[in-house]
Amino acid sequence: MLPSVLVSSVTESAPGTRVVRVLPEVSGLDKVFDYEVPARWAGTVAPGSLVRIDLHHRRVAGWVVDVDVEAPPGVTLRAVSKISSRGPSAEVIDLARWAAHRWQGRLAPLLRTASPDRMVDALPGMVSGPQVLPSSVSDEVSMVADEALGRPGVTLVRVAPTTDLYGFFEAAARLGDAIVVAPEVSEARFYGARFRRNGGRIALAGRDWSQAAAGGVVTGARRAIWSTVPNLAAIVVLDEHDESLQEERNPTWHGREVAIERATRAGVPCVLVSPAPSLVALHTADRVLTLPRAIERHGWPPIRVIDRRNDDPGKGGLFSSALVDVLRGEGRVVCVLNRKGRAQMLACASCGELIRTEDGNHLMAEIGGQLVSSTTGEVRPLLCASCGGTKLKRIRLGVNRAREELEALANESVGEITAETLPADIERHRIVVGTEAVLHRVNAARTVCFLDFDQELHAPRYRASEQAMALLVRAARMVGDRSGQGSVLVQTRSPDHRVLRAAVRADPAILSTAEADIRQQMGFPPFGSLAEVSGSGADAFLEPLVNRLDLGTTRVLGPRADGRYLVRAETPDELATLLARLPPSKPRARVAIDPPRV
DNA sequence: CGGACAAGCTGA
DNA sequence: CAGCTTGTCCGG
Repeated sequence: MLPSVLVSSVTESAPGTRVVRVLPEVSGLDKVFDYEVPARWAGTVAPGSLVRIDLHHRRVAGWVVDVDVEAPPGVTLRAVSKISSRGPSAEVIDLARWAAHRWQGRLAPLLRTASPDRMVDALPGMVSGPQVLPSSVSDEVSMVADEALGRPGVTLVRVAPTTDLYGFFEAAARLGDAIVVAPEVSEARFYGARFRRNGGRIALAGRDWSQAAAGGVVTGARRAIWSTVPNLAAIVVLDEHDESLQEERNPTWHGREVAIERATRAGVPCVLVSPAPSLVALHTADRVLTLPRAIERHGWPPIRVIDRRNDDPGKGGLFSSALVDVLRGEGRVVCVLNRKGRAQMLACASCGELIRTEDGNHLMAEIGGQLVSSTTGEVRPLLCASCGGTKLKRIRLGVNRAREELEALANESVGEITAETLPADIERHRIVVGTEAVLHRVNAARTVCFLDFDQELHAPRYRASEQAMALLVRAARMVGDRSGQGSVLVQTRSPDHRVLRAAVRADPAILSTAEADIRQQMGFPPFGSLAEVSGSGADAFLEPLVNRLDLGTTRVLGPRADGRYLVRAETPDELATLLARLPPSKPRARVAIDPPRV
């Protein structure tokens, strides 16, 4: 330790004094400030270090984002008042800068995600490097995982919903320090525990931050992609189609996209795994691997599609005779009814067909005595487009009513599941009903029934089909593969919909092929990038873009009834650069890049 | 974000 | 014109 006199004289200007650039953790402030580091800490600061600084009469936390910088002339620097913790590596900080631009958000929330939950002052001993565990999975999965991880670039692996994905952990670990992202922590925990039991070294992102930073495999939900690891060798994203990989607050970063960028920067393999690959993944991947066809097919349960047009022409009831059989049969039954959609649905009372626009793509509602499509603006009298019938029925029924009717049909008590239902209450009933939350709350069932799948198939969102397919994947997991007795029952008035054809045949390509055409025509992702601009400042913010003829393929769509706009550009980078150049409006506009629900 | 400071409003 | 509210600016 130096005598204090010497320390204070050194702090003034001499060699050993470092100047660092700090991003304060203050929401609403996206600016960096320079600080001196007292000589006694000069060896401790590094990019990513969490520090405390005095800023504008406040002591706040912040991240060192650059070291040994030259302070702008004419400012007197204050000293960093504390070094609190280790934080994201320089590699991760650079990645976060990229993401802040890509999703037009602030850097601080990304660095928060990349930082440890609790302060970390020293790392445990380094254990970076490959891990070889005795293989404990089927040959097919093991082989495809090894092949996928065998070379750099982006590889998409199409599996079945019930495929055991543990082999990807083993294959990634054999390469060295690896990140495996899962859509939910519970899934990461499940595989992680198994990996650890088999003698592997694995950390849970966030909680085991320092262990991850010391080397080995790190897993977790989407935030795992921001893990600091010593020598990144591979990245795997499980269920890349899953929406929970995207952050819902701004910046709305997507774990899959961050994974691709990070792996590309590091020159390591990026493997995307899914039973229902997203169009984005299909579009981005350098190659696609599949399981042997028989194995993929076996990994999907039977999907029974009940055509409500024959069964219940126009009555608007929710219960087919097939459903009644299921209710009166054996085993656990989970019924899904999405009542969130506020849009009323109409069906023809004579032929049972849903009331849709001429092209059949959008649902219509009755407004002021005529049929109107809120999406296309198409208007026509109260007429069925397929049979000309004039008698229309309203189809809607809440979960609570559905529960009562199910009880009457099944002759036993039926549980209603909401986000707040306790696990013990779920177990009390053989039959349960709820919104799509039940697919997250219940682990296993003999039968999953979608009481009204049209709500999902025809939701007014450009990704409705992919989202509906994701629900079928979840349901398939709950009921298990073809070796058991489980099945998924889907009640619909659109039995030939591409989503259902794909699921019934256990062939997701049927959906992706049809869907890609539609997306390409609309110029929507992955054939373009979208920003949703909302808030009271939206008009002012986009004002410079309207009526401009030099925008090329860039389009400003809107405003819609709720005042929101969509901005469409050819690539994410083009979109981000365009929006970044617009001057901020007085009431700030809210910008969400590629939001999942538009 | 949140404090500092300035300009605007009120009441005796 | 003190005392309070509202608005704009800026931080190293």
